[in-house]
Amino acid sequence: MSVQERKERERTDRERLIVATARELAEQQGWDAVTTRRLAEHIEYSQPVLYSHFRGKREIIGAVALEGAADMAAAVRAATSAAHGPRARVTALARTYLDFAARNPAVYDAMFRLDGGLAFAQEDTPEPLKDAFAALLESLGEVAGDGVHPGLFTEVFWAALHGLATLTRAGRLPPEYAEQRVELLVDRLAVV
Amino acid sequence: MSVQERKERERTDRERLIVATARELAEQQGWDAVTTRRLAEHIEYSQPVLYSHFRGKREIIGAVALEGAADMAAAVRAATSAAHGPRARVTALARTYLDFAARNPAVYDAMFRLDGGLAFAQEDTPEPLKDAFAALLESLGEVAGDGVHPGLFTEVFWAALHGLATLTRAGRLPPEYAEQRVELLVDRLAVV
DNA sequence: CTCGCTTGTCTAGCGGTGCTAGAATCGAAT
DNA sequence: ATTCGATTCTAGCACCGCTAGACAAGCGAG
Repeated sequence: MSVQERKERERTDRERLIVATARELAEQQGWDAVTTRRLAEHIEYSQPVLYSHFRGKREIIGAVALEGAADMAAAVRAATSAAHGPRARVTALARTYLDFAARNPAVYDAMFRLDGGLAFAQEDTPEPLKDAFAALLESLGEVAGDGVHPGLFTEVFWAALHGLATLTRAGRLPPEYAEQRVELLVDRLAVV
Repeated sequence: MSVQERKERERTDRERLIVATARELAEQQGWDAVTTRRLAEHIEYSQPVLYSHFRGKREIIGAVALEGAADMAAAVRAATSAAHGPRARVTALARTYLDFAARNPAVYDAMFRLDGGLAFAQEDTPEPLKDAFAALLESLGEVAGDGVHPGLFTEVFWAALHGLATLTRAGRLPPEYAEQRVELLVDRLAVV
């Protein structure tokens, strides 16, 4: 059975290579540049090989999104666990979130702007997505305030961060006052 | 000069037809369905005619976005002017904004999600966009609170609304608690 | 009223996209 | 060494945004 195991291993390796290459290519030249032809060329296989791993381009975007969600959750947890006190944790969370979106625009797009064919806010939502939301909830739930459902508060705070991230990157908000916006947001929304 | 005037009038009529058709088609079947071929067929001209009015598809999206910005500004002003008191105005503004995004998803996409080739937050920003922001500022500036720049406050509030609008429509936020989210947002952000 | 010319529109086509059917090749087991 | 199933590739489909060059319509001049 060793032969079969080797083949399976090679397949998962190749799948990882596809996702990593797609992410890299998207980060370097934008998602528009990630065509099935270019992607196939980069991994040194022909196009149809992609379709033996994924149903189509959308699923590849979805795979990048899941990877990104795990990364973001890790980044947020690292930042919040290094901060002392609820207020400091929330500020760190907000800065880290916006920083992640700014540094990984293609991954962020895969997660929230593009259609990766993923289920959200449902029972069959993939684990990494639920966990990323949980990472936000851990720190934001502390400052929801009395009588406010932590989940609802997290949704609102997250939406505000998402709006800042997307509008800033799309050139809709001038970048120079980014820090003041974060401070205002945390000051007003969080109940310390 | 009457002949030339007639031709000019016909041209602007046709341009309006193109924009209106693009908007309609996008609203009915999504922007992916708005191809230059289909659009040309709907207006009963050949494709190249589109390019005698616009540089390309992007500019058509931009034209829809400008039209949408004017519509949104009007909707917001109508709602806020019918409300009494700063707090009521802000609530009405938030509801109207989210309602507009939900009822005109394609137009909202043209304004904020797609690339319409428009300048933002700059001097050469088209008038309708500046005016739409101004419409938000008129009511939001009242509740920015002492020592907080009204423009900055408007940006943050707008970003929060934008985040709620996009995440809700993308299925990232369950729609049933939309009203509670708005109330929480207004409660916390606005200084009455 | 007719002619020439400008102006406007269309047909046809380019290089690209996501995706797939069927041919060709590889490699494991006999 | 040969067979045969699994794997990969070549070639192609229908569609995309966009454009060059052929064609027709309608104007002003004679």
